[in-house]
This record gives sequence, C-alpha cells and structure tokens, in this order.
Amino acid sequence: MTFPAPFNSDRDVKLPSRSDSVPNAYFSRFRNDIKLGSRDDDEKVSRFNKHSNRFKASKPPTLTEDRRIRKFLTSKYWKAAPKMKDFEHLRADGGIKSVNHKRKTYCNYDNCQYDTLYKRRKFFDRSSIVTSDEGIGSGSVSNSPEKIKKENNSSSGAMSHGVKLRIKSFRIPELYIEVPETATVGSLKRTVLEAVTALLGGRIRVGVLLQGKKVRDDSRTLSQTGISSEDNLDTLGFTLEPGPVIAPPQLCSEEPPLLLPCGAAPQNLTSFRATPDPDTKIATADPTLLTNSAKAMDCNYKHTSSQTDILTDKKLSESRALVPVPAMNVKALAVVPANQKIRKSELAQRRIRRPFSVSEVEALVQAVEELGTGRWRDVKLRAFENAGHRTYVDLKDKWKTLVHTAKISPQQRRGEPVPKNCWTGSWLLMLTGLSIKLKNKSKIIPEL
DNA sequence: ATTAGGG
DNA sequence: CCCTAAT
Repeated sequence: MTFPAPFNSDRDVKLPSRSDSVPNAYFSRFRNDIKLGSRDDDEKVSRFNKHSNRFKASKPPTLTEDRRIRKFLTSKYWKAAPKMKDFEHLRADGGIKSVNHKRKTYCNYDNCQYDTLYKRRKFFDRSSIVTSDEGIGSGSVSNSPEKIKKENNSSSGAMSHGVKLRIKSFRIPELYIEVPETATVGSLKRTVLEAVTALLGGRIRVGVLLQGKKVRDDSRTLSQTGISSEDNLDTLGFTLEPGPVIAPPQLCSEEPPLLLPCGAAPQNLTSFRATPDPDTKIATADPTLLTNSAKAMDCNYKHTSSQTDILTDKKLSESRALVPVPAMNVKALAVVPANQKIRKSELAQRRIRRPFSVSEVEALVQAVEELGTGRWRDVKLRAFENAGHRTYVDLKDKWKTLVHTAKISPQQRRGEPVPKNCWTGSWLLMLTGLSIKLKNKSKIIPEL
C-alpha cells in the first residue's frame, strides 16, 4: 500500500536542506496566534465562569474543589472548545504566554499502554517566543520510505501478511524557542538550529502511536497490537523522541503552572501520521494545523498569493517537512520547573469509530455468556486477545449498547427498516441475534 | 489496573 | 467512544 504524503500547513515552511534562512512563516504565524489566542481566551473565561458557579465563590476552594476545578480545566473545559486547545497569548510585556492543558488518554487493556500525555515541550531560557510549524528540510529521517513487515503469529492460524508503511515525512508539531526581541536574525537562526540539533542530534528514538495511544510493548506483534494492513493503518503514527541521555539545555526557576497536575509527567513528542486520512484529523500538536490543513486535506500544496508573504523565496520540499516540536524526555522535564511560557500540546486524538462486526458481537456475547458481566478484562482476554483496538472498556460499552438496543423496540432502533426476510443486514442480524441469545440467557441480564 | 456509569 | 469516580 502506498499512502499519500502528509498535508502541510500553509504555515509550514520547508527550508532548503542546507539553508540557514529564517522562516518568514515564523513571524507570520506569530501574528496569527496572537489574534487567535485573544479571542479564544475570552471564550475560555466566559465558559469557565459559567461552569464555576458550582463552587461557592465566597468560600476558598477546598482541596477537593480545587481538584475538581483543575480537572474541569483540563478536560471538559477544553473539550468544550476544541479549537482553543493550544495557543499563545500576548502579554502586556510583549512576551508570549501560553496556556497549559492536557488531555489524558486512558488505560489500555493490558501491559503498559496506559495513560499517556502526549505533550512535549522544550524551552530555552532567554526570552519567550514560541514557534512552531517551521519546516526544516530533513534529508535522512524523512526521505526514505520505511517498510515494516512482521509475522502474524496469530494463534488462530491466520495467514500472515505484511504491513507496508510509507513514511514520507516526519512532522514536528512544535518547538519552543526563546530569543530576545533584540536578538539578531542571525542569532535566531542559530537558536533554531540549536533547537533542532538538540532534538535530532542526540539519540533519537521512534515511538509508535496507535489511535493516539503510545504503544509501549515492543514485544507484541503488529497484529497483537492491532496493526494490520486491513485494519487501522490510518491511525498509526510515529514519533520522534529524544534519546534518554539528552540533557535539558538549562533550568528555569519559575513556579510550576497551575494547570500542570503533580505527577503528570508530560511525555513526548514529535508525531506524524503514517497515513493521512481525509476523514480524520492529523495527529498534530498544533490546533491551528488541525484547523487549517487537516480538514482541507489537500495533499497538493497550493502556493497561493495569500501565502506569498509566508513562503517568499523559501523553496518547498513538502515531502521532507520536518516541523519542530518540543523535544525533551520525561525525565528531563521533571528536572525543569514548568514555566507559564510553556505550552502543552496534545497529540492524542479521539480514536476512529470502528463498529463492531457481527463476529465480534458474537464473540462478545459468547464470552459474556460464559463469564457473565462485570468481568470485562476476562472477556477481553478470552475473546479479544488479539484485537488490539478493543479495550475492555470498549467491550463493556458495546455490551451496554447491545443490552440497550435489545431492550428497546425495533422501531426505536436506528437504521432503515429491514424486511423480515432480510437477515443479512449486519445490524439486524446483530440485534435479533442478540435478542434471541438474551432470551435464553436471562440470567445474564435479568432485567430482560 | 479495572469496573461501572454518565456523557 | 470518551471521561472519571471508585475500587
């Protein structure tokens, strides 16, 4: 299989591989973010006020309330306004302040594929200019297609097949760089170079993301992990991560940001989608990227006049886009006190919708028949061991919806009315099949 | 890490 | 599917 090239934001700038030129997009984008940030900020404030009524204003928040507020700030609050996830604010002093936030992905069914905060940050001391989306020609890393082939060791004896991936470019969503306003262009160039070098110069590791979750278990096969050519390659992503020995450039002595929960160690990194899917969002840390390019899905970069000021003489090399991203491993972050200039990014995206197949439902039903409800982990292990994308929570949820569907009248169910003799309709088969089974197994669902 | 439920 | 409180 061959996949289209990743899209490029109109702000992505690809530098000539050997160039030391300053990306004009840097400044252009800077303006952009300020504007967006202001607007979003207002919205946030209002939303927050609205919801914070639940807490007595006259009383100082208790520890519990404080936690609730924080949670609110870090989850639903942001969820309510997805477009303002990540941005910078213009401060009175002319600097850039960023708002931190996070998104927590939840645990997977087994091993260590749990709770990953896809954030990456990197900053330098001096000043506080935040930049991102800069493109840097990358000859080695992104140029050559990579192929991955693995054996399918499915116990079911399924025919093994190769999984082919073509990585056309590595995108680094963000890279935080700080330089004084009085810095020269030359120094800026050097700073950028330094940042990139810091990221790429050290030991680099590649991480694998599947549906926004980091796959940590290296011993599992692709099929066990849920990666198969006919499956969800579109949700497969890779990350560039600095090796474990990279030391932070320096320390910052500012107090931790309020929104950074203790113990919530941000993790990497640079990310890109292996297969840009027109219907799904790019896993990028930059919301503006999401907004501006993920949907348009125009893989063919359009050099329009409106982008002239950004592109100017920069030569595009889309297939080698290498956008800076915060690069620092968790340990390094732990040593560096957070700073409000730091901006978090989210790479975890909502998983794609994957309707249960008839066979899956059957397997689920059978497992529940045998194990009963409430033992989702066991159900997972028994019937979905090799379905990497089905977590026990997914199974629990599916069962929930199945039971609900079975309870309601056929008229209340979704879908076009299906002739009684048309038993091939998957959903009908699924539902009626379930109903029958449930009738015979009322012990499983007494209420039915 | 799991379970149970609401969103 | 997501998010989370409670285990």
